Amino acid sequence: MPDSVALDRFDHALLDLVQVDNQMPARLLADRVGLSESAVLRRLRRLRQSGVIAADVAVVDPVVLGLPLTIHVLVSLEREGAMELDAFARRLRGRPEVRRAWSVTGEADFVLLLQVADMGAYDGFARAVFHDDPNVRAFRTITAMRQVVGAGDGAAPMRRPVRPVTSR
Amino acid sequence: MPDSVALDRFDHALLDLVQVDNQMPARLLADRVGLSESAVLRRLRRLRQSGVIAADVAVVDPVVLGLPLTIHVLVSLEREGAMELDAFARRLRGRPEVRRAWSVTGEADFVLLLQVADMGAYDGFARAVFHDDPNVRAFRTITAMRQVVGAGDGAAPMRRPVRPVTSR
DNA sequence: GATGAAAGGCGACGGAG
DNA sequence: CTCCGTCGCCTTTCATC
Repeated sequence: MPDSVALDRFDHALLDLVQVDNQMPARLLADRVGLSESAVLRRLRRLRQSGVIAADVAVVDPVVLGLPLTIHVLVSLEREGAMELDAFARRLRGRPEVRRAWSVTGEADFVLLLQVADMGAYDGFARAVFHDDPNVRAFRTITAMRQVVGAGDGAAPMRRPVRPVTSR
Repeated sequence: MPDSVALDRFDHALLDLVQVDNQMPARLLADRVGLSESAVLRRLRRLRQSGVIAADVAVVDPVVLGLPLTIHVLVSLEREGAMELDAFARRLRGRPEVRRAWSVTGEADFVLLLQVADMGAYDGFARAVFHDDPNVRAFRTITAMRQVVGAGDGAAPMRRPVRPVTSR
């Protein structure tokens, strides 16, 4: 683990490619960025060990899993002490609907990004997390119609349209 | 491309694992879910071809790239016709600061998720995209202090803290 | 249809020059 | 950085239920 990392244009080129498809063979990456296969492998290894590449993940389409509704929520708490913020954050982490959440400054205390099956599911979530929590002063719901930048949950392009799924 | 996809508990278990690390050998996956290596490989193949797994990507830590600031913006437009919405969406797609953006209903027309180096960078972005666009009626900035659910850009855990990077 | 075991081939990794 | 050898993993095929 080096103390600091320096990225040149080759590293940036590799990062651009591997952020779209991290299963591409090193041979192809080498051709695209103008390096040898060995060099590509070594650089990727360094990028992963140094933490520049924080993880390698499969991106699952929420729509296919039956969670087509994307909802943003701005949550304001009554008391904004460190303990209360932590407690709320912990509760969020226990809810599978919450894909991401940030503690924020400004008009709200938290920004939530949810992925749910339908409005009924969101209603149940709101009751459990917002209404039943006396420390939640207010929340504002923003329903997404379509994602216009980025795709799915990662920054990678979708592969093809797929019909919803039946879980058995 | 099958007309519909059915997922059983093995598929869900595989998805859970591969969403955290898609480079795990099939041998390990097989041990964890209780299947043979062959079965695991075949199932993953189907999940990818059917689009349930939409992509396989490397997650790059924005902080290491020198973009530690996460900012949400609620944007309201003057005229909300389809043409105006599309035009604005197209401009967003041209800006590297915009990690994700949604067209939404409710108090705003767009929700933006930005990743920038500092407030100066955001100021430049705001001038170019908001102030210089006569169709932007208002925008509200929400600065994230810390992400409390999810990690980085993907849903995967960070690997280790790393010092910022110098680009050369 | 599904699974699990074995043979083959491609790609990643390490060392030498 | 390139070349080469080894090893590990994915692919394919097969028998089986």
